[in-house]
Amino acid sequence: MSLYERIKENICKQIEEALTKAREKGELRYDELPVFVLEEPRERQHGDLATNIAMLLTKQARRAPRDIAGILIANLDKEGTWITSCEIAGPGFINFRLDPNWLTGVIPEVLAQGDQFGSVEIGKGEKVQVEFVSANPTGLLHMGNARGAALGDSLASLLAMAGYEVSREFYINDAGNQIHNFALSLEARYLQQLGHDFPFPEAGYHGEDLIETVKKIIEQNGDKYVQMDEGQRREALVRYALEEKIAAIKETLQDFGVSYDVWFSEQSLHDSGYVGQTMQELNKKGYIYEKEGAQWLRSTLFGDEKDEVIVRSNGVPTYFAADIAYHRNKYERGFTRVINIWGADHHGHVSRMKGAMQALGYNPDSLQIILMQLVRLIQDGEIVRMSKRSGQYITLKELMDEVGKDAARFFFILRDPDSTVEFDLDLAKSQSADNPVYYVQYAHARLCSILRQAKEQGYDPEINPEKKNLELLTSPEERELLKKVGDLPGEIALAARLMEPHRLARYVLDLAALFHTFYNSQRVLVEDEALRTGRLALIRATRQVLANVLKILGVSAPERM
RNA sequence: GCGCUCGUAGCUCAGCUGGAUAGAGCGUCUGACUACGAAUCAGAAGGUCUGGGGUUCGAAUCCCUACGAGCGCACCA
Repeated sequence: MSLYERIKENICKQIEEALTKAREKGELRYDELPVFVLEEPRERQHGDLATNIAMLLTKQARRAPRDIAGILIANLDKEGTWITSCEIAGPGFINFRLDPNWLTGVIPEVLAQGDQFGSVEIGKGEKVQVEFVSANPTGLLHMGNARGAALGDSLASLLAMAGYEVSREFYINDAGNQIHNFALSLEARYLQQLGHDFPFPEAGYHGEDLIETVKKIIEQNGDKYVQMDEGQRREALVRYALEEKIAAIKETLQDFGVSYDVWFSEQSLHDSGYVGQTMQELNKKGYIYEKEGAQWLRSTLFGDEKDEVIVRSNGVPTYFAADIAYHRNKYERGFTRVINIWGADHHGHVSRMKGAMQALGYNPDSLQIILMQLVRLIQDGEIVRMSKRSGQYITLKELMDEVGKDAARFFFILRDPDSTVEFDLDLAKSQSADNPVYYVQYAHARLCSILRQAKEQGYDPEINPEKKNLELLTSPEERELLKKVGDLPGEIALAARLMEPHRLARYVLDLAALFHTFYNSQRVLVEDEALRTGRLALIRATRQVLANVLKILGVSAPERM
């Protein structure tokens, strides 16, 4: 627990004790202590911390909130809480003012913990898996995948920082119908490239990249597949193309700063018989029935709108069947919490997937699915429909070439997954200079620059500050910055609990803003040694926190730019 | 038709699970580089939080409803 949290917790405890004391003395009556908030008020004039407890007690106590607040204050033991004054304000808030030195502990804590500052233990080592992107290996990664990648990777890092044992996983859809279509498309392109008149399949993949792949195949193996029977030909072409596509996806994600712990093949679930075994398990439990020659899962028992086909009448299991097996496998590997990041177009699958897990005896709440709205691409003022089949999409690679990895990641991670983001490609490049990521990175570079300057001027920026140095950091700008710096563990805990990494992007923007404001109002490298030492420590701590958060967000923290 | 997710400044978006006077960035306007990086800072203008009801001390936030947007509702994935 961080210093800031410890201080707040201590005050909460004193508030509770004051209320108990008041009740024992008969000044106040209530049965149950409501869950109350102790937080920093938006307006600085309202003090350092404020609580709403008095207003929450009105019903039980049958008294006016301001009266309750008065009773509470009269019974409050301020010893050891840093509280210097309390006042009743507005409808019944209690505002606390703290001894200005309550923040002096923040900097030593940051400096001592270094890149671990911000880590909290709410995860308690629980094994969590985050599956994200899992794009079809039939093409290149696009903008939607970029959003999923930024979100999933940051979420994984965030959870790790919050004390979970996290594994990142990519599920490769290398089986099923789409692979069949992929094979047909490859076959057609292959034969067409070799001059044969061959029709392109209706449901085929029109992407240009497919032609490139086929050209490479011809380069290496010539026309030797023309003579083969079509089954073998398709098999050979698909095997080559999949390998190439998956390698490309891996490389692109690597460039985007994302590396996975596990790449999991859907086909392997079929090959090992695990899909069939899982179907049997469901059958044994009585959740499967036959109708019109197909096997159906009674997903309506678990709140789904309709039952789902799980094995087609032709005997081929559906994608859903494989997905159930896959998720069952996740639990069998020991994950007690399984997080999936899906595009909003898959929201219909959420309840049935949870239902299937419930049918298998797992707690459906341990499967948590984060839906993200799709990315809308704007070009020439028009919305561009993105579709892999039609081959019309902007790839992640192109995106990185246009705006760079850091700007792209920050762009996505800044937004709540629920918001549909618009991405104007025409403005992408010109916007990139305005991208808020540079605001944060610039702050980091500036901080580094100050530390460099200090060294050049013969000062030791690594020197550990003493209490007397830190007590000199009293300006409003210094204090606001300090408070923000000390907030990180709380921010991490909250963001992890809500699974909302975008909070950290907001946090780091706020932090950078407070630093820039401080920078423009006060000088760090001053003559006064005591003050200089204190400020240099503040600079070091701020830089550390900035770097720690950027690391979670997968954005680099440059020393110069 | 049914379901899911949304609707906040001219634009792009936040808003700490119900708190005090709704906030940033971009754009517009006014100022600040002979001191540690001006990719910065200080200030101004800009709002019926889509409309309408309800819940209560208190609603952008919770409930109902209307309108609008996106996405789902295959023996595709």
